[in-house]
Amino acid sequence: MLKYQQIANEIELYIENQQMQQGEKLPVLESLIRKFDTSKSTIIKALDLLEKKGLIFQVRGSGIFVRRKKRKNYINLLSNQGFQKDLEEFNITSEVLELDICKPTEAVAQNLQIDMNQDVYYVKRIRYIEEETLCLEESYYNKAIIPYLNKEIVTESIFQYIEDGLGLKVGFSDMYMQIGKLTEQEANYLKLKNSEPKLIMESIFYLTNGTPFDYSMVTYNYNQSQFYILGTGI
Amino acid sequence: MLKYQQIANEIELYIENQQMQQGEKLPVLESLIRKFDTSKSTIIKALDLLEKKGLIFQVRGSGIFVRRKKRKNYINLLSNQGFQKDLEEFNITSEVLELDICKPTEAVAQNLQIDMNQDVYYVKRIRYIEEETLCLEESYYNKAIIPYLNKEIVTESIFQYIEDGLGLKVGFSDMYMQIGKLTEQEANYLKLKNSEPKLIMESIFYLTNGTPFDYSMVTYNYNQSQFYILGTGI
DNA sequence: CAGTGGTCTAGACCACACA
DNA sequence: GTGTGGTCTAGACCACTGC
Repeated sequence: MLKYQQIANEIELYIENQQMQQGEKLPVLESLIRKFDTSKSTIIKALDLLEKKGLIFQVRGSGIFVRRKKRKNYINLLSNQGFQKDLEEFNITSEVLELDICKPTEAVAQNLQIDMNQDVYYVKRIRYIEEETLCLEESYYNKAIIPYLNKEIVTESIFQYIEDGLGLKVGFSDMYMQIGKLTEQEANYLKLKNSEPKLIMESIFYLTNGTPFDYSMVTYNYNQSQFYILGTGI
Repeated sequence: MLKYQQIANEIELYIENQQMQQGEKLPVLESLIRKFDTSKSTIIKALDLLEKKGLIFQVRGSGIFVRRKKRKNYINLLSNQGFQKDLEEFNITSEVLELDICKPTEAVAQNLQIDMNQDVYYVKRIRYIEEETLCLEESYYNKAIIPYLNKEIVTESIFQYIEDGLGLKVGFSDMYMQIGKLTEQEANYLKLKNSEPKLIMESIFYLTNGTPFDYSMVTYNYNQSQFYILGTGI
């Protein structure tokens, strides 16, 4: 592991262990440099990482302060880990409705940047939180990149398999959201009523080298879906 | 302006002018270093900025590539600029329904980290896009920080006034989203029907020094609201 | 004006991609 | 193996905050 990641982890642990609250000040740069026996740039890089994660904010001329989100049980829209981590206190399960190899539609082919005669995996799942429906998910995976999936993998965390099992690295993602009304079919799956509210999230996930491998459409149950974003200013 | 910001801007312009597409490769680091007559670290810092904005992605051992979102007319959830910039092709207007100085409720006081006897500005607006209702917004501003607002300021961009008029710097934000059904009153404001879908976005905006100055609740018209996030991996 | 964080540099060395 | 991006360092100098 890189030095600045290591340092970032240690500082994160420190904040956690000291139970530091929003606005509390961390040790000054100079003392962090001595403590971790490293250069200024490396410490700053570690702090930038924590700032990006929304754990601290840095104020020039003043200090480094803890930032602490207060609400629990919200899903982080910026995390590439899915919501497993945000909802780890809850029992999240998946019911696999379909798992097929097929040819992509034009929209899917375009989003995955492949030809329409290349194979894709199609996965349809319902995800539950504590026995309640959380969302209906339809995903397409580029089979040239994800050569094999089975029901077991797909019932557990697909992304974990991709990273740990296949040794691929997830890089970035494009996400598009909109609000609408459930169709009758969607309502059935989610055990809700026709034309009740829904949130649709379309995502395209890319490997670190920029290749898209997953295109997903997720329809959330409006009763269960709360999201947060820790903005850092652009 | 800082050198690395300047360089980032120039590279951004270059991408724009060359009409570079997703996946196209930028000049290699070495040539950027020579072109901008600067050090490696400074170029990398500029590129990191562009990566954070979702404009490029960097692949170690391979190159620097353009990333280009394809969909227009979606609102960027990570921008601190509001949606003026994303929807600049459209005519966005505001109707001010209320503008008062009052005492905060407990929830407002807590989010703004002030006492309940301190004054806040309360602003209620409807925002329109091309004559259609876009959202209903209720905002509270800490009067100790924003000492004066009038109808004219509030009809235009409040954030622009805060930055340019007052010389304050917006730092970061906490945002919370959920989906629900419109109340009758909300439906009237948005010219929709009772119990149709809504997206509620609660935001707390902080200055760079960590002081919260704005707490807002925005209810979006589900017909008009599309959002995007360019994730960069955390 | 002291304290603190940020920028910028030059260069050594490292890690990954791709042919 | 070559090309390319990334990490890390030591240090000079800069810019903002708050007493």
